[in-house]
Amino acid sequence: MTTLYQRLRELLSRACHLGVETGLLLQPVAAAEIALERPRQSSHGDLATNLCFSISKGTGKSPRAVAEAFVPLLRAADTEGWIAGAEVAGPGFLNLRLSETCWNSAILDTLQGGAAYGTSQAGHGEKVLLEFVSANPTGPLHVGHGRGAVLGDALGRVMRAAGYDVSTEYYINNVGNQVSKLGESVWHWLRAEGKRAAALEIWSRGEPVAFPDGFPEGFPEDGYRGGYIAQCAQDLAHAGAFSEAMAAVGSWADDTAWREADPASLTGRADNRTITVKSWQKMLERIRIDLERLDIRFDRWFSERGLHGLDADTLDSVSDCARRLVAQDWAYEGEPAAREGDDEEEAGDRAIFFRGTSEKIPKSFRDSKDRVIVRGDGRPTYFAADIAYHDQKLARGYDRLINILGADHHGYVSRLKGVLHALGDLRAQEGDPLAARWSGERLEVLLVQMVALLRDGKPVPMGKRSGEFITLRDVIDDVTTSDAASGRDAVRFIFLLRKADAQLDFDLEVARRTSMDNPVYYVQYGHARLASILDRARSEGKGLRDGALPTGLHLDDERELALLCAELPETIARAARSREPHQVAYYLTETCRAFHAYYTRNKADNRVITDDDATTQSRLMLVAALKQVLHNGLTLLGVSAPDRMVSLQEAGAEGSE
RNA sequence: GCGUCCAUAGCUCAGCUGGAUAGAGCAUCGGCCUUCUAAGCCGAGGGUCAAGGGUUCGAGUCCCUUUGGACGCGCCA
Repeated sequence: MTTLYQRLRELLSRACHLGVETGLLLQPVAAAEIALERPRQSSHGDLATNLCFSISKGTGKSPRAVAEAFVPLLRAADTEGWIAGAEVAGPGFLNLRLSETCWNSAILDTLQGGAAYGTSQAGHGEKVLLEFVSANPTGPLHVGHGRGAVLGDALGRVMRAAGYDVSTEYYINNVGNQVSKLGESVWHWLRAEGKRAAALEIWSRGEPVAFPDGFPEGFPEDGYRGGYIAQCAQDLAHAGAFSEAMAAVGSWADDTAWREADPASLTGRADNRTITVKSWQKMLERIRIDLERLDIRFDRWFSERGLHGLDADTLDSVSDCARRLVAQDWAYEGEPAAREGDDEEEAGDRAIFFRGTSEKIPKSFRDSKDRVIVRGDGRPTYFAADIAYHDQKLARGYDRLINILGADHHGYVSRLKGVLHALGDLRAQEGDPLAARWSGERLEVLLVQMVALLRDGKPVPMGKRSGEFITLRDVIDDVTTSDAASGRDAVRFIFLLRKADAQLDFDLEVARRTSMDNPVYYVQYGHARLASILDRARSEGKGLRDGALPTGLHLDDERELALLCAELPETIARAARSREPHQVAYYLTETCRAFHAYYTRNKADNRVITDDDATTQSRLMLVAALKQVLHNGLTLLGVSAPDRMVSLQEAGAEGSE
């Protein structure tokens, strides 16, 4: 499907070809490279292009002179009459006034496109692996995770719409010290049934479980302290099959049972014990439920255990990668080179370090220090697993990897890119014909800044030490007003109103307020208003008919709105290219603003539904097109587009507190 | 100390590969509901784009320096 902007670019490109033929220009310009933008001032026309600045280079003429010579060529190329006026402005801008044909076709494009309107092939089917959230399954998601989740999900939707072949993935960190600690914490609660019951009682009242009073004896100082751990133990204790299996472990009374491998353990490692595995599975289940409440689902949940060969039918690719890195001198055993002569060498175990500081790594990906991949005791680090994971991502055939990480992980980015470079070199040395696929350039990392939780402008305290903090679930519950969708819509839209690298204030009070300062309602109200106009027309027997034409639109407002419809595909493609879903949110807000203004301004003497059939049909087409645009845009953001909204007064009467 | 990111209206933030007179919401002030949803609209005030220098036809946007803030520099994940 071609769009208005594409047709206009083609036209400008054709004019450039004429320019080459007549000797005005040196080279033609491809349609895709032509920038079109909507000027801020209406006196500058409907669309402007700075095309003449670039094509004048090398001609010896000024951009303005080229632009003046270009106008007649544009007229000649415009055999279909898209352009109503073209004038040169300033140092060489070309301001275009578009003909009625243009805005009519914008409306027809929208209605014909339907739910698919706005999609494009801008991404050329590039295979993208989008990894996000990937929170450790050691506790509930918090607001920061929620932001990354919403951003990643919306980005996936936007990029798919723009013609990228996107897969989404959640990497489950179910190996290592953190999950071991989780298992150990749960274990202590499992043993202390009486304490557990008391703690859950305290917890259910919303109070933090006091340490050490409410905690079982011997509970580790650095264990997970949240009340959810006691809850997890409770759930496991009541799961019949599990408690039977655990009975075989023997005594619950002392730590030896914990220290010795349980029957299901293959290696005796603490992160592979039944309690540990059951615990993180429980946590992950909760995470999955929370994400589904935000309408977020992943194409794949990728288990780190598989990389270590701990899941069924998996091999230990972490060790394999480490071995190969050592074999090609990308890793070495000993003290880190960067710290040579620093301290006296300890006569302890010798770890394996990755050469992240190697000169062979492009400077922008180079690390300041060589990092450990295998500890002195032989256990691989998180980094080692991540190496194997990203190696596998590229081996699976993705052209591009996008990771969304919390901004506090930014130090990790160049390290990971450096590794991908090393893997490319490694594979080249091994004679892999596809080695060029492995490169730091393939990886893009989006860093999401923190979320500051506020209530009525004041920061909400988060006691990280006590383990009691406001979870994502709490926040969704808190901002849910009418139906289940309202919480999701508010949370998603507010997160998407900021770009990733800006800090975000999330005010619970504003988010739950069903009033003007809550931006999500503004757009949804616009959609509902459009729907209600169409309903009204139908009920008056003046509904939109098939085959109607939008030729009865003559108001400036109407032209502006039609051209805004034409911008949706542009906006989606741009948001996808720059990985910034917030651009869609801003576009929707702006389009809504234009509609509300049109509606109110013309309420008195230019209503949509009139006695003149042609005008009514035309305006209904515009209304239907706008509704489609808002609907498609909101869907990309994962926000619902209601046809009706409960009025403020009704809601207020219902929810009198 | 080294590194990454950020700094735009009173507040929270947009500003598209560098483009024309820097925008929006909130807050403040003044208007608009007999008639398709007032969760709306119209208007007013509000700016040294942190500071200084550079690149060019043109800089909020790119480069350098300074200041201020966030974060990172584990055999944690």
